Amino acid sequence: MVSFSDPFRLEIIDLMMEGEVCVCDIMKLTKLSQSRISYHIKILKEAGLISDRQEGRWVYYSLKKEALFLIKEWITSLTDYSSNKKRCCE
Amino acid sequence: MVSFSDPFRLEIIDLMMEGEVCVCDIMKLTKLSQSRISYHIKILKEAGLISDRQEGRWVYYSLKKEALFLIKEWITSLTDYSSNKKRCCE
DNA sequence: ATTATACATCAAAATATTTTGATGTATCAA
DNA sequence: TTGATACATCAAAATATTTTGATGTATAAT
Repeated sequence: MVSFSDPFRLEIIDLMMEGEVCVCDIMKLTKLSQSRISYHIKILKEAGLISDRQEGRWVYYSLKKEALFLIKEWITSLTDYSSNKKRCCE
Repeated sequence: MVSFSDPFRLEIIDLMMEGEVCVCDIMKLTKLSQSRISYHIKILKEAGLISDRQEGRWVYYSLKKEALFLIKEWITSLTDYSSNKKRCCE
């Protein structure tokens, strides 16, 4: 959840929406530097949000559906638990 | 989304799961200082994640379902758009 | 009126995150 | 086997966020 906290990371996540991308793809599409992208990729990977698959010199990254699903479940629990109880005074 | 990025904010959000809370509630439950809580509340409010309702000296905060729903939809779109296309070489 | 409570806001300090540029490693092509 | 490409990693600098403690405002109780 905390790994969603950077706008560039959100951008990278959005790029992964359409499928696998390598760092070089992200470079072309975003004009961010290579090390900068690798840094953000690392954060996303450590958060368990993406998985990687190496193929020769390239590493393809993609979103982990399970992780995203768990986040959705958490959000659902926030709203569903007990529908907006009102507090009564003091 | 970016407002989810602080562990204390997540804690506050979790407290709101059960319904409305005031700053004083959060103080009792978390041992965070008042100004610290107000600061995080402000971030959450600016992100449109919570709404407030004043009642005398107290301000009750609660989660905005619509906002949470939109986030869920975004996450859904990430996985559903085109189910994990594989990239083919170069 | 005075005091206490609940909360907001502010500036400075503390802390954490991000960016940059350099360097390292592995794979592949020539 | 040399050079190029794709990416990771690192330390230092830049930047952003968070915390603290003080002060301010509104409401309510005495």
